[in-house]
Amino acid sequence: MSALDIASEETVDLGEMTESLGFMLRLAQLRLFERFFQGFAEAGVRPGEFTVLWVIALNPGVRQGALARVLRIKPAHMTKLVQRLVSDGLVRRHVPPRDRRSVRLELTGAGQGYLDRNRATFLRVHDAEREGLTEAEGRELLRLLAKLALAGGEPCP
Amino acid sequence: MSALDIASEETVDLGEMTESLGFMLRLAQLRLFERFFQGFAEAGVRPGEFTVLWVIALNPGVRQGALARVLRIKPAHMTKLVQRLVSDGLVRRHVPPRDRRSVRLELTGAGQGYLDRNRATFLRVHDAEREGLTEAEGRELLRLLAKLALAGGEPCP
DNA sequence: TATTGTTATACTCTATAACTATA
DNA sequence: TATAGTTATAGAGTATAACAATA
Repeated sequence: MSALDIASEETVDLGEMTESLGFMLRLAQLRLFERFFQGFAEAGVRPGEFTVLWVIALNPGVRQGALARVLRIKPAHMTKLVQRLVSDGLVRRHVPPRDRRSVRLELTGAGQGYLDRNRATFLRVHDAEREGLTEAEGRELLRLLAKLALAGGEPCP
Repeated sequence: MSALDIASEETVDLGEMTESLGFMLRLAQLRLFERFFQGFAEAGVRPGEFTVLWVIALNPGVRQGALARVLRIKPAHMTKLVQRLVSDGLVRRHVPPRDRRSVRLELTGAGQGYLDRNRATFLRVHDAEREGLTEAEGRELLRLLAKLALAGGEPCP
């Protein structure tokens, strides 16, 4: 089989699919995940987990439901995610007497230490995400994604 | 509890997370999935399945492995995905005598009919994806996503 | 009655390794 | 030996409904 045959066989026409935002968004996300895991491989943490730790650190005592809503994580999933972080000793749950249905979250000392140790990694990944784009392009991409994500109002009011 | 209390409790600071391409990409993708499922709810098909049907239609006789590579779907997952499409009667598998290890795919009559019936839906979703963006912004977003997805060479050469 | 979070279930997508059959 | 695809298994993420506790 000649190289030409191989090339013609392996060339796949995607047609208008290359103009599908959904499709291209998926390809871009797969690429970013590769870069995330390169950076966080040694830290043993997933994107969702790191984001949750980050936001709890910025909002100590945040209500679990509010966290789920703003991060677009389903409550049932958030329960399991938080359980994992609690059993890892990174997060502490607190039920306030004022409303004993709710659960408030804060970092433990270990969680704060973990975040401090990995803050530099996060910022490095932050830069690596933009690999192949100019700084202006990175800013514009971010602006367009935000506009798209927030268009037509919040999905979870 | 006053409205002020509620507001201050429910307002969550995301900090630099809003400048994370990975995070904003996820939010944008969730939004696009909502729109996809609004459009395709009645067709009973998933994004991955529709993309595979679309690309097989454009490349009749495409090798299953080549399809998996270009769509960034793992071979093990592609096997199951194709099995589903075959059992739905939309896709036909063909093992060529020249290389009996490989599997080539093409649409059945039903698959072609399905695609024809839903082509308009796809193009409608295509437009809905861009809701909230101007036409120029849609084009620019697509360009930046492609640049990001393809930067640093193909991940699966 | 409504809200907060939990449990249980199921399905998709992903990841990995071991396996077959062919080359 | 290498390649194409399959099977099996595991885990993350998502979706849904039913549920308990509380308001």
